[in-house]
Amino acid sequence: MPELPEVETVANGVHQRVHSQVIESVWLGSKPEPFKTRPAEMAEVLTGRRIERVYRVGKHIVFDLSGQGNEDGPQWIVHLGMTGRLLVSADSVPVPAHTHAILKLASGSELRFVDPRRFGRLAIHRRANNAEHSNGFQGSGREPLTISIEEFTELFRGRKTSIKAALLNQKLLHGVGNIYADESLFRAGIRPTRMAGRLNREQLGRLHNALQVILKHAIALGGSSVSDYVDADGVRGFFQLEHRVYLRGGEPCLVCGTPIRRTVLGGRGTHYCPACQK
DNA sequence: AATGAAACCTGACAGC
DNA sequence: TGCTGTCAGGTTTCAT
Repeated sequence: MPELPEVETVANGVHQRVHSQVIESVWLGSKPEPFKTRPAEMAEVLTGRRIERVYRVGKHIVFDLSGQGNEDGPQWIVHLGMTGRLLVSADSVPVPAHTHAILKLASGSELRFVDPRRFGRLAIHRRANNAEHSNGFQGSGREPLTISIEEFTELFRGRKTSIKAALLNQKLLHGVGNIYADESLFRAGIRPTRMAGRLNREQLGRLHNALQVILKHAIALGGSSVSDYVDADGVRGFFQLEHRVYLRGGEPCLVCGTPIRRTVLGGRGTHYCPACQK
């Protein structure tokens, strides 16, 4: 479900609810494991740590955990995949189906990872021992909210793939997914099929601006709830009401009335206005 | 190195 | 009612 604005919303909500709390015990379930770190090791590392801070890196949610002695603490990394949720609930609230992890907190509440489709992933990240600079979990690509227009332009130089596929490539920009790729290309007036390396400076400037404006607007509205996305409190976002093309194939363009077209690009449903996007 | 298609899963919904 | 086909916020893997 989640792209940058949804992950940001969840991370902020979870931070407010669980920071400074101690993990008393850990339950990890399910057979085909959503765990990149072995369950026994993950439970061992998590138990007894204090959660210092929760934040977003790309589409990952990062938990900074307390260290022991003079060692820097490890990090717990959560990726929600398509349908993952992180919920903070009183232990009296029934555990939903497809719950794969439960962290019992000293306050009595529980942090639960729920994921029907099981595309989500959990992992422990250990900091390098004697690196001098930042050695915490790094994303795979550049951060779309803060990247400069020069660096943004440089990312696409020489790329022969479509601009849509390039926007979804997490090694270039991390955090952009299918909704915000389609919506930002519409706002920039660029057809998703255009070869990334052939876009000129002015077009990339429009795309850079559109992407940042849309991501910030979506964060302000709590993200997009297309089917079942909810934040840490179980509350839906509102940005789906602002979608101009995403999932609107066949419906009239809100600007010019031309039917929105749906195709497949980079293996993903892709929506655009054939009149507004050149 | 880069690109694209397939695979990984379950659930919701439309159409018959 | 129930079956079938399609689609869904993502990433990894494998073959070009």
